Amino acid sequence: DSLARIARFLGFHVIADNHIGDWGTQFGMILHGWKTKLNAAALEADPISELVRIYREVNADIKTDDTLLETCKAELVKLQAGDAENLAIWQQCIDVSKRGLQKIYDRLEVKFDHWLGESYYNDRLPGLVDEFLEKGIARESNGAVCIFTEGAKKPEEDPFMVHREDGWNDNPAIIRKADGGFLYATTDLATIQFRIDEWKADHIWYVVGVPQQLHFRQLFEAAARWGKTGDFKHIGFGSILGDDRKLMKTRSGDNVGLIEVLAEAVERAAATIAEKNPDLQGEEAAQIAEIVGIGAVKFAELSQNRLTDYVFSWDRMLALQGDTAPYLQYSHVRIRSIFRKLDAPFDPATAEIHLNEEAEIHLARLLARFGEVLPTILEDFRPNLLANYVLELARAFHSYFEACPVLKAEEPIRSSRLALCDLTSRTLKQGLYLLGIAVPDRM
RNA sequence: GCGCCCGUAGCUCAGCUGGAUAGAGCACCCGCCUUCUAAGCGGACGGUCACUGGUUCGAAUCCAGUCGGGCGCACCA
Repeated sequence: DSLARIARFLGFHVIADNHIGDWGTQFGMILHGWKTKLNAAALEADPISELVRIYREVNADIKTDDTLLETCKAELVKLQAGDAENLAIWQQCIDVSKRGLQKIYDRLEVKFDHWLGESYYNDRLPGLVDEFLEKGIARESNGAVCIFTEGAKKPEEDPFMVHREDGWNDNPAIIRKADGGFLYATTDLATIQFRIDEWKADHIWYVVGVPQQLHFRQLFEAAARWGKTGDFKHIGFGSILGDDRKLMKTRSGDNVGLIEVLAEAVERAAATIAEKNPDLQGEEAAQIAEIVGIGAVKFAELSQNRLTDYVFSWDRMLALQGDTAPYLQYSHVRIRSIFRKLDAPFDPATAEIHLNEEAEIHLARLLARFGEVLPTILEDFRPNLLANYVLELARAFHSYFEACPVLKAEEPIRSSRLALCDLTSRTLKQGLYLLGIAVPDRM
């Protein structure tokens, strides 16, 4: 979301598509779980939790029951072939999942232009596989349809080769299973075709976890052989680890949910507001707690290098002091507070600028750098550079603000400082907006 | 086995298309609220940038190797 905001701000025409995984083998497991384990009351009360529960149970059962995986795969094949019962269950799962996801995205103020999941491309898959066969890009192997290496690359650089104990072997991308089912690579190829043909996309950026890197290397090369060209980028990100330093996975493990994290963040923000600014009450206090709490979580994520794995920690996600969103929001609040105390309207455009104190020169220089920071973010897709910049700006502001009184200063210094404050607050607000973080006027 | 990523202060992390005394937050210590909201400010403390070589006028940054950790490697996504 932040990358989309930044790209739009810099003039890209961005189409944000939430490519939900609504068509794979996991639905075989969910269908089986739905038919054998579903608790209707629990589904009514909290649909996503119930779906996750049955999904995890089936995942666990598969480890001890060899036949179960085949049962689940058969459910998927039935679904993909249009079985009415499975399609109806699938549709219910998708509906409740989307509603649940939408609630979270609303709370995070994350917007997509489309939610075309994998299932959207189902009609295109058989023809796509036929085309790959006809053009010789793919061929059959052990009953499956696979894309193999062309042999043009050194094996260690070839995504279709893998080294095992016995040397270099083929590592094909499968686009149709022996049982006729389609896979991730198939839907992703269909998606590329759609985005290029329908949306005229020339850059396609995939924000997907780094463990899927190999998939994207294969995908981009397969697309190129198919004649689909463009600037395709896999923007990988690191994983959240549990206390055992192992990846948190939906399908297993004892995880903390995002909803829970957001609720706790807002609660802690509300408690801090009650303590530090009891004048804020009721609806206003609640709204500010929401902005501060959600901002803290988003900033904790975005201020870190996107490739770094990190161990989940409540204190880290929910900190309200130090290098955090609330610190940045607080800077903005302090400036708004000055302007509220102003007796007459102030037009920064008419102010003469006088920079004398070291702290204000430093602040002014940082403000001037805003425009050059933004393009660097898209060079390597690193919103944390913007996070670093706004932190540096807020620090500079706080130092300046301690050293240089604004309202009590004599003219023309007073107007100069007001103009500097105004520009600082607007730059902070814009920078935080590009990170997807809102700023209150009071807190 | 092979590929990708990582190893920086007690802790959590920035910095990595080479450039000056390696930065921040947290924690700990010392100061600062009769003065624009102390979610703050100033200061102190704290580092053989995993290790060994190489390239270079110059390396945390580039290259090679070693050690340690994470992830991935055909019918999952």
